[in-house]
Amino acid sequence: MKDLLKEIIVKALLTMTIVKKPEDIIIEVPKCRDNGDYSSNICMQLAAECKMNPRDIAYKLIEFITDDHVAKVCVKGPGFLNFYLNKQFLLKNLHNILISGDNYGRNSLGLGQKVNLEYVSGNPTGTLHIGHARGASYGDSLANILKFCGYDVTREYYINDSGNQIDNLEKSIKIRYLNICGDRLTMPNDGYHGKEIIKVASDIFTKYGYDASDDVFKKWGLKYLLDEIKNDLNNYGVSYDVWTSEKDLYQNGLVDQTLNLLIENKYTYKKDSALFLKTSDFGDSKDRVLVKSDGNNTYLLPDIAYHRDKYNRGFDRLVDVFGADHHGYIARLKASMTMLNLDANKLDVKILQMVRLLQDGEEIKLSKRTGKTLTMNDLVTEVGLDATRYFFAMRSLDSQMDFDLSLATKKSNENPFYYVGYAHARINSIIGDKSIVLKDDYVTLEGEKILNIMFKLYQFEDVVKLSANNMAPHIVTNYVYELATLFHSFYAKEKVLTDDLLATKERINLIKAVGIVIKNSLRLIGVKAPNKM
RNA sequence: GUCCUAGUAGCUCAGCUGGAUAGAGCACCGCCCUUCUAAGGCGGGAGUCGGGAGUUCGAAUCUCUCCUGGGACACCA
Repeated sequence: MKDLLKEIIVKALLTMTIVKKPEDIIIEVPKCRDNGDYSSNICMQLAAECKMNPRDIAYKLIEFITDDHVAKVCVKGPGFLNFYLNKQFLLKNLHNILISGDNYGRNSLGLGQKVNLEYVSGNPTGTLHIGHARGASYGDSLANILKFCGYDVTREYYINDSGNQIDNLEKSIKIRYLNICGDRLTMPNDGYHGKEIIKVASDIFTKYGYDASDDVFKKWGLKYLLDEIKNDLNNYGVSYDVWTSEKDLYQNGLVDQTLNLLIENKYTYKKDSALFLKTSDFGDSKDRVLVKSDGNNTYLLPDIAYHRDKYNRGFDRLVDVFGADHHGYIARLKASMTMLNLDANKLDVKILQMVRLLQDGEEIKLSKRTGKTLTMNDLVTEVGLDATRYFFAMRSLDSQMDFDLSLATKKSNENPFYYVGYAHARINSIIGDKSIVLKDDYVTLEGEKILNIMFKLYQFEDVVKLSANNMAPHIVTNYVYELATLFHSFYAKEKVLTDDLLATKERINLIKAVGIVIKNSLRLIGVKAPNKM
């Protein structure tokens, strides 16, 4: 609708010989519906340009605005144009919702652009924890939203199954194994202390007894931990299209290829017998090491190769979701892409802020080292999948979050998920097994509460688009919460099932539509709308 | 010290592509179940939008600066 209004204004402006593009015009939904369904500030912006009073421009302009969708246009305040939608149009949309069902809100904003979305990508050196859960919620929700908006989305997980931390994993497992065999070795500080490492070691002991050969530790560890990760993600409702292994990048020669390319392009130099990359030429704060003086690669090199590979797979856009502790990484990654003659602007890195864990208001320090963590699975068990997913989705990415365990374990109604879910359950309960009779014209749907609901329902598509453009799933949760509020308020004031058969029929259709939009909204963030509570 | 990110009601947070009287939830104080689910509704109190300056017809929103919290600044990943 916003786009349509923009066109209408552009056309009207033309008759006044003012040339503007649709994207120059701002349409917004006023906070208060007294000021119209939509409004534009265009006249105030034009005031200086035209050397005219904004209200005068506005009054002139509205003479040229005619459109079936718009019931009336008013000039208010210092020169706002306030648009009121035609009620017939909202009723037509209601019909549209009932017909479209699960597809209501789907649109073609993305024009089939190929987007690669990489998220979580936790190392296979331990169990996924609460931070990963936030990343998983975000990535999965964003993928759903982009898909819904007509993007061709590939969900990808990058497995760091090579390098230092994997050698470390191998050592850690071996130590645990030797412990089981009776050896009193202690785990070094930089080893992996998680319970899952002990589990792997004991599995190995069960299978091989005292005779495990040196090559089994890494192999078993990787397999076990990766399976566990996949399983946890699955339980979390998150799936992937592509799993890319770092080891494979080496085996396919992509790492060497990339290294040679960087050398050929003359972006490297030797210093202290290490190979440096001149990332500072392209905005990084200093140059980075690619190959260490001991001959091993740093993490950066295969990661550059990985991103190069993603570019070469023909994506229009790459999105990485990183934890806040990796933000320093963005500059060097983008710089590297530029060196490979790839367009760094296609790469978007979203940073998610830390999740702090609280217990009775006190912060609990988490550490992979000590094995003291709250896993993604623990969360689902304690809080419930839907409530967890909703909880993460409702926060904007760049706000740091506190997760209070004592609160969460109460399955507290402080989680707005219950409020939204309750609206859906209520609707479901009212409708029961009554059938929906589609109709072209509605005659009894009127009154402020009903109009507010119908207008809110209409906004859904714009909301989804806004959420996609900003890569911000929380816009959807905010919206669905507001919709639930309007519904609850309507429910408390007015009845759906009455003796008036016609009104009952029409109101059932109305709340059915509300149910559809709640369900669709929740589905985008990976949450099921409960039919009963 | 440099970079990123945040600072909005007692608490947790929306709002930030500049707009009309700054919003929710929780907490607190009142009402509302003989009526489709009270996990709900209605009303109330509660704010120097961290401080200061600037840009503008108009700033919580943009710019600069300072203060505070979190994170990052490896030949770790």
